[in-house]
Amino acid sequence: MAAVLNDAPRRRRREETRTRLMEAAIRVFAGAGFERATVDEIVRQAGFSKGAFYVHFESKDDLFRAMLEERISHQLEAFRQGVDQTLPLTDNVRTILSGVFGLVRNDPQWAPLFLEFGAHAARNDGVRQQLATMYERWREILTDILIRSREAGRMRKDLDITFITMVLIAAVEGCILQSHVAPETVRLDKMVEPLTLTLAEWLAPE
Amino acid sequence: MAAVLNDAPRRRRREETRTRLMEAAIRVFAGAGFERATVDEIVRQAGFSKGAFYVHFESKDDLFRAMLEERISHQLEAFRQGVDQTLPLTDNVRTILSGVFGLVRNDPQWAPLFLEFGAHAARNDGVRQQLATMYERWREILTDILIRSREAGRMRKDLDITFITMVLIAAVEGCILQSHVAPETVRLDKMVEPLTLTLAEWLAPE
DNA sequence: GATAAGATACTGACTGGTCGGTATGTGAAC
DNA sequence: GTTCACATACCGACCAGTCAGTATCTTATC
Repeated sequence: MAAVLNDAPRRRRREETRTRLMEAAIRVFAGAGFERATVDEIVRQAGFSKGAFYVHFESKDDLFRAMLEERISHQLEAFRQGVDQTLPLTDNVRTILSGVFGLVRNDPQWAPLFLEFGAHAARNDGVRQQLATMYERWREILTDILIRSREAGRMRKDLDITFITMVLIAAVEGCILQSHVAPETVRLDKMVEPLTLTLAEWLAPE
Repeated sequence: MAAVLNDAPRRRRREETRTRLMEAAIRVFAGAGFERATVDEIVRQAGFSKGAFYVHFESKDDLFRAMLEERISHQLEAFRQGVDQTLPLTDNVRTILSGVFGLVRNDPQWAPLFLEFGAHAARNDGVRQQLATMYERWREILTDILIRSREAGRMRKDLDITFITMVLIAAVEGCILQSHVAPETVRLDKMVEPLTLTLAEWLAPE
């Protein structure tokens, strides 16, 4: 008996703790990488004890999976945001590019974390599949835009849309990578406009 | 006294041991990542003892640096190989692409290792600079080809060569990344020709 | 509205195992 | 008999995960 009827405050507290642990984890993982990140440091930064951690996560691996999922959905949201099918292709591309690049520039943890995810994908098939699905979603969003643009006669008809989406995503990711390795040489904020124009030129009907 | 006048055989033996340790290290690092890769496993795969390792490398970090250096020069070699300034731009691009993609496809350790390097670059400024220098060299090679092509009147004159090299490298790296995460969806061997043709079309004089 | 009973959220000391690095030994080449 | 190249045994630090204990809430009973 003694059924707990009102556990809303408890739930809120739980949620809050979990969130704080996750936020700390993202910082620590981004700064130290998966292996060097210690549970002790995460709970220290979150202001909790080790016991609290194991109330909310089964293991360090479990935390990693949760983090990956959260980050991917966050990422997809940013990708989708601002896409407006009634606008011309070029506008949508520009919005997506500045959205994604802006996210990377405003969040110093973005690049280290995704490199960590990538490195893990090489060893963990679950992680690899999650990332593959993320790319799949990206391509779907872009494919939608391109198909509509082609149907509206605003795009060349002799191009392979699958190929275009691959190359576009590849270019975006590659730019992010280079800007992370050589931030003085490759400035993301200066890339949005040239990339947009180049793509527009490439896709424009003759 | 007792000066060793003929230490050539010793040297050879030393070199061989070091090489075998490096080769084993590359395997282990690619398979497990820097932190999870243990010195014990490396020497086991190389067929030596831990003592041998510390004769040739100061520390695990030292080994990592040596490996990075070796891989980068190896990588640059592959990039440079086959470039022939007397041939048209398109041929050179095709050669470079199939060279780099071929390297990645034939060496399963390539992608995991470079993702590992990338993840480390986020935390270690020395590693970051080494990778930045590598990108710099790549760009130099491409810039050379493009300038000659432009001077020969075989390329549009209104394009920013720096931008082109960045995007080209970004696209290549991005394709490699995607093919690693989703090998069924993105096939590198099918990308060489479309990429070459797209670039040729982009750069061709009106 | 006081109190007992029990659930929940969290604490923090402890352990078992792992692993980088070292100290010392050994056999071969010269 | 000295030096070089490597082998072996060991140490100490670190860290993921455990678990018995505590503080704080909610509900039930009077």
